[in-house]
Amino acid sequence: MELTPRKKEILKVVIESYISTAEPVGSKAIAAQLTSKVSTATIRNELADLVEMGYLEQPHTSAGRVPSPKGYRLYVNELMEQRALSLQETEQINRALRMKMQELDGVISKAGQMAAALVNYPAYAMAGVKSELAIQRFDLLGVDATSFIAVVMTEDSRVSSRLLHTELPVRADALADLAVLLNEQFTHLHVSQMSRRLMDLAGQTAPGLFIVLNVAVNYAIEVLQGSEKNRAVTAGANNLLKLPEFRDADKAHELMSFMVENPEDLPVPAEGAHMQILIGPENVNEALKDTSVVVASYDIGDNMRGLIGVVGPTRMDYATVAARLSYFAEGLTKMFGKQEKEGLLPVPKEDHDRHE
Amino acid sequence: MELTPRKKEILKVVIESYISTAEPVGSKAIAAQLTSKVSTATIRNELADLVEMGYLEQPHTSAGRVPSPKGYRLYVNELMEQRALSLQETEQINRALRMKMQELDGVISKAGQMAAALVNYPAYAMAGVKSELAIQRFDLLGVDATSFIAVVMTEDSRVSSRLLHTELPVRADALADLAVLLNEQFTHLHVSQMSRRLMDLAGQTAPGLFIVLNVAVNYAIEVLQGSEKNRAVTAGANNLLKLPEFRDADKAHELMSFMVENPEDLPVPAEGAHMQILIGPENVNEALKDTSVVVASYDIGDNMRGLIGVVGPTRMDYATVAARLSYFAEGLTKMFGKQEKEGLLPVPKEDHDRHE
DNA sequence: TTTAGCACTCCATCCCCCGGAGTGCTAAAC
DNA sequence: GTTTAGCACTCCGGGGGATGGAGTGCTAAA
Repeated sequence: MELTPRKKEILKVVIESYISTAEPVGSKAIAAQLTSKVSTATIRNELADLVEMGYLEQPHTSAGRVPSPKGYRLYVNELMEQRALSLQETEQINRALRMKMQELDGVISKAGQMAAALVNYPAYAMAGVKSELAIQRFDLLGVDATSFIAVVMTEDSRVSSRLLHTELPVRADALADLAVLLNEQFTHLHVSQMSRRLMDLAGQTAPGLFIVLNVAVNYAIEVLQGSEKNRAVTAGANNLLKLPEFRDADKAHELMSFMVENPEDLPVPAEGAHMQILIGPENVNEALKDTSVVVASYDIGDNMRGLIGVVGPTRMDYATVAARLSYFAEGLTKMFGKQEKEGLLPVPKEDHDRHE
Repeated sequence: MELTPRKKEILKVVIESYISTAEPVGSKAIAAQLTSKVSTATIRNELADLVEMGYLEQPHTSAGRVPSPKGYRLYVNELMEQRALSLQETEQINRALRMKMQELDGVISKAGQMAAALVNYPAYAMAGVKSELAIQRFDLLGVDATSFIAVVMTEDSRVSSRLLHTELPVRADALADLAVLLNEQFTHLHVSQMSRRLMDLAGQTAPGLFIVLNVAVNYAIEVLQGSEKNRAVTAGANNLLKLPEFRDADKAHELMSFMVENPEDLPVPAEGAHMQILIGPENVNEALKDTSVVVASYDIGDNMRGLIGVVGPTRMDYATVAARLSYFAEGLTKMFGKQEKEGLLPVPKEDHDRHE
């Protein structure tokens, strides 16, 4: 059977009506919204066809029609009109983007919160490292005889620091020597290589100094590891409870717990895709089988990409969510790009000592 | 009327039964659990008295009894037995305490998550600064001609750092001079004083250097401000949905949204109190009027105290929650104390240059 | 003061009924 | 061949009783 333009129009009306009301849509309601004047009987014939073709479903014989995942997919691919954002919407997002960013972890969770606030659905955010990170630069700042601040910069130009402590007093010049050693021997290495090199140096270094080396390198390892996991968060899960499909506490609890406890298992867009929409059973993950996900990615410097996603019922307002999320993601990319241009993020590697 | 020992015993049985089942408790069920053998009729008489005295309530004439807030209060104050933690429980908490702490913000949100996991109720955590913080020490590390890393240590000995950027190239020795200036002029000041001093210096400093000063001081201000707000988080809100009193999505949504959006408005224990229990209407906040809160505090260094709380229905399992939370809070105090002793947190102020 | 006995109350549940929204089908009209 | 009016049919949802069980309050006796 063929999908005539009228069938498409009817499908579109059904979907958009169902998106806004969550109630099955009947022939009468469709007739009222259709451009051409046709009788409800005609529409009923078309509806029967659409059900047969798999684009719509019928909860029971005497109810209206509800879109199927296949119907939503067609809608998203062909029928959905690009939603232009209103001035208020762009302004709201721009305002959100002007947030201060303390560090990357902060950005991730803030981005998640903002995305949730933007669309009134639960949202998630994560940062993906494209390849394994390494340390780019070390500094050691003496505080007192047995304390110093370790500052490390990772290859994505993020800076971390912590106050560390040694058992034995260390002189300032020794600390400076150690910093040189660290920059010579421990930059641009993977975690495993760093551990190995540390072991190698254990015998060759004065014990008092080796302790310092040890805590500093372990701190660096911690930074590297910390920057790879725990980088996914869920925000705005409470938005679920406003949706009629989640009035059932068990259902809401199930999805909410999954999202909060396993944010790292939420969908990631295919490499290269800026935005991806996954509808119902298109989700691999069992817990998301009857929800839809809209997920967008943005660039953070050369080596990383960030990701924000929205989880909602299959009848989610794809047009609005997609428009807002994509604008938001673009804004984030620009924000990071700007910093990059300003020198806030990547730094030419040639600019300071290192060896290997 | 007097509160005889038998009345107290009955009250205790009612409360403990209601805590575990959330169902009104009848005279027959009470008789089965009472130590002395009395008839249900006698118990009914006693129950009528307890209702009259305000310790119990009756949903309707022919239902069992339900504890009132006054009843819970008496229970918590007098009747509740100290709950000894099992080996598994202490082990679980100890394991949780062995978490790595990256920075304070991380600790707060982790503590909240752990508390929630420990008690299966929503939990919140915050850190309170006892007095206004200031910067204790600055360092500037040149990266390339127009980039440098600013490292600041606040008076509570936390270290923050960020890569910053200037318009004009700055020489390394100039950067060192600026660091001295910052340590002389901008340490141990409140935010407002820092801004004022920055303004004062605007005319007296070479423009190229002032830009550096400006971004560095503004970064410090951001750190100070960031460390005071956004320091409260809610975790495990999804636990609400498992409770029969929150099967109603609207009710759950209301409380959950409040907790997630305004964690800073959640109860803080009185100064000096290590643990506090607030039952139903004892909560000042309207949103918590028919929930109970158990909140414990722990010490972070000299100048700060942390705080973890649990929100649940008034029939929450006070004994278990209080025992676990207090053990957890003690563990956190010890953890910070240990670091302190090890020199990881506070540092004698005399140990490096400063004036003012 | 305690207890047995008993009538009473009230909720929860089931069931049935019924109206309304919506359908599918048929037959006529275009 | 397509569209439309008409009509019988289906099914959900909500409003009313019935019903039974858990629990009470009260009375009168122990």
